[in-house]
Amino acid sequence: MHLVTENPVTASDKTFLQLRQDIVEGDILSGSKLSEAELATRYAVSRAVVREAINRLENCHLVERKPNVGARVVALGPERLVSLYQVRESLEGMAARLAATNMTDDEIDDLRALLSTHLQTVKSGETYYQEAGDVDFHYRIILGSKNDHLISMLIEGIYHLIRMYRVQLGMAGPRVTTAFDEHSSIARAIENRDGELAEILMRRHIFYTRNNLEQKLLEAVG
Amino acid sequence: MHLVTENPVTASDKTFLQLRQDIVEGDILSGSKLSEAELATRYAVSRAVVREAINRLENCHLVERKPNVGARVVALGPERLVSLYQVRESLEGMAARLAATNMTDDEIDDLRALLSTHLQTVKSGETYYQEAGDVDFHYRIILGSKNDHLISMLIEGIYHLIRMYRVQLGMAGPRVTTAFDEHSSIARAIENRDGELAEILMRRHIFYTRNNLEQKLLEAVG
DNA sequence: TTTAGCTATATTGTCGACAATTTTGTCAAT
DNA sequence: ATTGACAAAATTGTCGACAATATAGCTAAA
Repeated sequence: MHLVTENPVTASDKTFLQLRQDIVEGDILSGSKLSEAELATRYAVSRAVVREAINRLENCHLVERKPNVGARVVALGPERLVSLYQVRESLEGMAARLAATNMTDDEIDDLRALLSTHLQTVKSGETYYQEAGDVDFHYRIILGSKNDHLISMLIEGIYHLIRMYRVQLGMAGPRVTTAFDEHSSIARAIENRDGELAEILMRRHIFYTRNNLEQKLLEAVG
Repeated sequence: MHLVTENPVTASDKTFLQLRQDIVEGDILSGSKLSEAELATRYAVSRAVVREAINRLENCHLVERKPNVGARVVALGPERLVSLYQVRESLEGMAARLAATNMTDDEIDDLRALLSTHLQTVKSGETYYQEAGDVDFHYRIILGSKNDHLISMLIEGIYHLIRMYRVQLGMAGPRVTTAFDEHSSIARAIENRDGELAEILMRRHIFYTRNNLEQKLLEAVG
């Protein structure tokens, strides 16, 4: 598995990563138009590399493109969130099931060690946990599935859109500590090599997250 | 849902579709290198549009690319087949479940009508059924899910790779009539709005297909 | 005032040329 | 004969310019 994020080599790689970050973090507003010329000057590269970056973003479902018209950052909405999380639930549930079989003992140890540090963070009352820590936990399980197609679809595919929802809706609520307990349960199921349970727990966990986000989204609108 | 296949407008669109077909059909051998210059002359376009087409094919997992080195058509193998079909089973099972809820009565009628014509074809002993008919059946259910993310991942994402395995392994065997019965059961479950059963049956159906393909693949190798 | 058509402007799509990198081929030293 | 360095060739990455298309603004007719 060769992820671009690790070491971007070409200018297109770097521009792709920068642009993606700017979209996910909300520096470029969702729904806004992406002018190739403007972005070219912004990132100090030619239009060609901007075009390539935009093409890649289209596959992550972060931008939508119309021929001869241009590209726009995707709009966020409750229905889109639901359809996204339906897919996420299915795929990441599967990842948890496979991880219970395919993760090495060492990887499982690392996972539990990660949760220990999270416990400290949660106890100390920091809300930082959610963004970095949560993503880290989920990534390890996804990678633990050892299924290249699955890994690619999640990490290169929909995960950045998921992050976009979370970042722009300002994740930091009462779910933080609750989510920690759910993570623990999932890790325990994986440790016991109980794939069926791990899948069920993961799906539940994601379902709760979805409800939480959906509520925030509805508040933001109305 | 806006699928490029329907009406390709730009030269990149057309080149993308042609190149994809040539790869899926095996006109360009799996594992072979894709020379941008060669393809540019072959399709009578500039290198820029070839590059864009290759980029898009990378997201379908039909080609693999290394920076400053080039792109190769993916290699087919038993392990890759398994990981691909694990994902397919999960996603299309979900599609069947959602379709049982979201397909309109008219769409379900059309689905059953399609199966009727397939029955005639199977009775008459044609093997044509498998490729076109099977894909048609599955497409309708996928579209019937009404989940844009799911539709995109399957139809724009992995389905062409699936077809590539089937075409290059020469699908046409004893599974043809069996598959028809399985299709009928799935359609009936959807007609009864029984999503849970539809998902189970679809997963089974895909699992059988996988075993069939895997065996063919192992024969082909050893 | 509204609408239709036209013109001007801006944006995207495509191309050929150049730069950067990798691969191939050659030659010399061990 | 094998290995290493270096030079030559081929391939990919990037750029700026031009062509094709869409958008905005204007004029004129109803």
